[in-house]
Amino acid sequence: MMTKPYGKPGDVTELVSSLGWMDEDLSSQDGDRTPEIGHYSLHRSNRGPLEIGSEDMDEEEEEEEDEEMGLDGEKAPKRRGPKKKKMTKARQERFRARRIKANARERSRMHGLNDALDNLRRVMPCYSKTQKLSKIETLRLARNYIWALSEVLESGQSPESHGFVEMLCKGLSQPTSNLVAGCLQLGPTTMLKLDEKCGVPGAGVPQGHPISYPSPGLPSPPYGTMEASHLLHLKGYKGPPYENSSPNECSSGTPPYDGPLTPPLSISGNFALKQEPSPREAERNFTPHPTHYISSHPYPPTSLAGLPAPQGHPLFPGSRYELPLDMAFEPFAPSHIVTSQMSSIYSE
DNA sequence: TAGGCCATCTGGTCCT
DNA sequence: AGGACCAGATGGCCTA
Repeated sequence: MMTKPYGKPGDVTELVSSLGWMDEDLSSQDGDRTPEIGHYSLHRSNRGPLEIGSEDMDEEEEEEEDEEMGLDGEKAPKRRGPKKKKMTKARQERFRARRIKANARERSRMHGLNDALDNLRRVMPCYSKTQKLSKIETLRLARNYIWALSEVLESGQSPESHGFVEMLCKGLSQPTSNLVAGCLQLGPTTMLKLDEKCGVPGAGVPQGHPISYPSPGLPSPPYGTMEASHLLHLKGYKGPPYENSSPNECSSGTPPYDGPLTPPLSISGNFALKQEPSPREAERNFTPHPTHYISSHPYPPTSLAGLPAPQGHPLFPGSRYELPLDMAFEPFAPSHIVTSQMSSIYSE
């Protein structure tokens, strides 16, 4: 039987009210949300060595009793091993201070992670401040994007093709697929073709977005490890492994799409998106590199400096790229692939 | 109202 | 000892 290790919120509230340090903890928060917790440890006191909840006890006596007696008053076996260190007031305070510091670090760490995700969102083929991709969808789309671009480099497939869009949308939820499709502004022709693949409304097949992957209901596909080698070197590899989803499955419903978010398939345009500080960055007075996006960052990337400028890259025809400086242009495919591909382009 | 997503706290583990 | 990282748990917010 599964048992929850923690008490219910109601229990917590009661207990919190009896403890002073909770309020102190809450007031120490600096996040944009008001953390309402800090009291879980009350219910964890029987899980670990720390007895935070015993703060108000007459420490020594109470601890002895707890060890001797079970919760229901039965005699409990004496605990073996090293005797638990007593939680003196000083120890509790030290622990509390340490915990508060650790919480702050953890918050900051997660903020950093979120900032990185925001940066990732900005270089995705669809970026909207109003309709942000969820974390998981951002990662999925990023993976697909790398994959799709690699495919473009490898096979010369046009990024205008619906195959490219299909690759981008593989494994994404339907709303995200719709978002991507909207961003790429699929024309009616493309949509029709995709409709044929996924089923035309009224044709006795599920109606849905043409490029919806995977199935409705969306248990997330298993995203196991998929190494670049799988992507790029396995001949005949036709996409990431979606064990539980069929690429032909379509789902129904069309989430709202709030207008074009990025230029239609304008990869270079996407690069050129001005990078504004995320709300959190702004909040924390985070200042991105002053030239986060330099106005005319020349192609080629630094790793290819010295090579003659290309006359129209198949992927980025005639563009000058504006890259965030913190995106060391290790482009979107593993560098060795891109480098070799690009070298051949440059040498042409 | 259920479910998805998120931020936060927390304790454990590993590393320096 | 202390920091980084991680996963579990929880509650809030939002949307279908």
